[in-house]
Amino acid sequence: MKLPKPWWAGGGLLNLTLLLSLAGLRVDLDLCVPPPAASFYEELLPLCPTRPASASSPFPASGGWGHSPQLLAKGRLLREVRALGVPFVPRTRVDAWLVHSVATGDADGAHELLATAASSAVGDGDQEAPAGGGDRPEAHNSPLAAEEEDKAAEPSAQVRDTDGRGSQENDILKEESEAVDHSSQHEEDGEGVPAHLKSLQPSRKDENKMIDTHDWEAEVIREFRNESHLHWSDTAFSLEDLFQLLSSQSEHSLEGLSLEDIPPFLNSANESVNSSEHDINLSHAISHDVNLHEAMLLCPNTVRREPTRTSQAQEPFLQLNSHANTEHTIPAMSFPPADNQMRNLTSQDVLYDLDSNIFDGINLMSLATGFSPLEVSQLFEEPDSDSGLSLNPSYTTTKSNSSHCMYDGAVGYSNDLQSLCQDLGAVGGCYPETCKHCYTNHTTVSGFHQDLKCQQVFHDHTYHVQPGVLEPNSESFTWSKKISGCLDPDRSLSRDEQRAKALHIPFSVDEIVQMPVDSFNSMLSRHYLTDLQVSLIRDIRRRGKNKVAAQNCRKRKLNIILSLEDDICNLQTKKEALKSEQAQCNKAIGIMKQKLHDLYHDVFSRLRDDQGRPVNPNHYALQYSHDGTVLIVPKELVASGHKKETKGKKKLNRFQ
DNA sequence: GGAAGGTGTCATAGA
DNA sequence: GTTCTATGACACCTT
Repeated sequence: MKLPKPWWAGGGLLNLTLLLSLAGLRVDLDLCVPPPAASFYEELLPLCPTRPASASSPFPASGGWGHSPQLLAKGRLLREVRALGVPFVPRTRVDAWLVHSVATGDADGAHELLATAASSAVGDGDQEAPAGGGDRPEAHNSPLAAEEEDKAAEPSAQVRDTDGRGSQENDILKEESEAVDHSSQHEEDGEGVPAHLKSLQPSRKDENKMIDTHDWEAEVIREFRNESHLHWSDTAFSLEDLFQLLSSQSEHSLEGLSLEDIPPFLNSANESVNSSEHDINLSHAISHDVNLHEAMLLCPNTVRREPTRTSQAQEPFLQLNSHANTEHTIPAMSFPPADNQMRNLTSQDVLYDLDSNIFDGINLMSLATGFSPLEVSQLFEEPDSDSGLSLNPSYTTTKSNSSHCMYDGAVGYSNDLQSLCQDLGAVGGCYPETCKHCYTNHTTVSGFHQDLKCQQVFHDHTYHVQPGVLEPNSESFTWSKKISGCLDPDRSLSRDEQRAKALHIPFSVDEIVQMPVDSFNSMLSRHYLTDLQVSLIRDIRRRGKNKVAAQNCRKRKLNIILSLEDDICNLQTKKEALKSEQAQCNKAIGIMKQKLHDLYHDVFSRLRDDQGRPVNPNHYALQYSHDGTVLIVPKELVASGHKKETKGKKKLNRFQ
């Protein structure tokens, strides 16, 4: 059963802690911030506005306040420190466990995180986490989700029932350990609740009432927060006041809390620490101060199988969006014996805060898991990056249960990608990369396994639901349509880009094509890629290079054609010029001939024979001798002389 | 609806 | 033997 998050479960304490840290003061949350005692909750209850006096109320009587502010605060601290860019070094076991659980996707830690996050999101999504909560309300309708919520609330109930943490702490831990040891049995029973805690758990009928009244309670809490924010200074200061103040400051993050505000509260906090009012076990707190490495070593089921790791890294995100399926995907939750306390601390509210930390903590994950930042970033960018595979609305609404791959909807090249789909189907579950990147929002329980199966094979990232389950005007439907609309630009992607996206190839097509061969080979060797991926990458490179070569070839051919055309033009121009020059030469020759003819007649007109008569130019010709003299020779002699010279030249040529 | 051009891809040859 | 480049041929798409 989902219970509303306490009003003080904000991030103000973390703001204070962070400020103190920035100011050079080291404040250990375990030491300075003891978990509120049960009396604290009892004191808070009367302050709440009117609320139903129902036995099913999720307020403390039913376990609603059983959320540790420590873990809430630390979870938020992770996020806030990361947001500020301040390296977060886990110092306490809580810190380390949180970092480890978030980072490693550990089956025990992360599953618990997600189980509680899912439950928490159901109740608080509309209060503080509107983002990503579009389909969360649907989990209300899931009986499995209700069971998960019940299970998530159990440890809190244990803590809640424990009045005081000093003397009874060992008993609590013992009970928790027993609860952990029998967790799998509880799940098999379908109850998920230890027998000695069943009395604390509301009945199934009451759950429905609680769901109905949940919104009202959320509103009450919200109003109560505001009220506490307004009147915090009117109350006597105590550690609870510190919580209250910081909770009211939580929405403002660090801007809302100045260093000037800290000293009195710090003093008060120290007083609270030093006082016995809260019965703080300092030695216990100190003993839990471990580092991250220890936390990882202390993690249960430290035997890590590679496939399990990938699936673990994947499942949180599956479950995070499929709130109702935690018990299906987490068959047996077990917790580290040394971290039994953590299990109590791991309420849905803690994980509600942490679900965002999961996504904010990519760097932490990359550090803790050994995954490369690229892999981690891919892990988180999947909802947007590869959702183009099958976000076709038609598929979303009509073919959600189909085990066939529906690439054609989003890709457009149906033939190629259907064949690709078949290839993927042939690969099937033995395709860790694709499974690792799976990110599916399953909204129904019945279709989860089936969809998961399809997801593992076809990497179906559709926000699909069963036909008829999703109302056309529901948020999921709208979200699906938004996603589909956002993916329209993907339709302009080339086939290779779509193929690369389909196979989750972590390189862009441009990189693959333009990369030098050495870098390309080293890239292939550095990354663990399947044969299918390598083959596709090589095909992409070959096709890309050939495409560029074809473009260059066509460009070159076009340039050659253009060049030849230019040559033709130039030759034609030259021809015209030569013709013009020839014409000019002919014209000059004609002029010269005319001048020679005129000169010839002028000379004969002045010549006289021996008898004083004019020489007829038709019978005589002028002949120039070698010595420069000019002789008037009859044309008959000139003609015979030319014949002799010609014969003589011919004879001479023969002898030569 | 057919023609023309553009583009991607494959097959092949050569460096 | 591998890779790259160039190019012809083909198919598909757009105009």
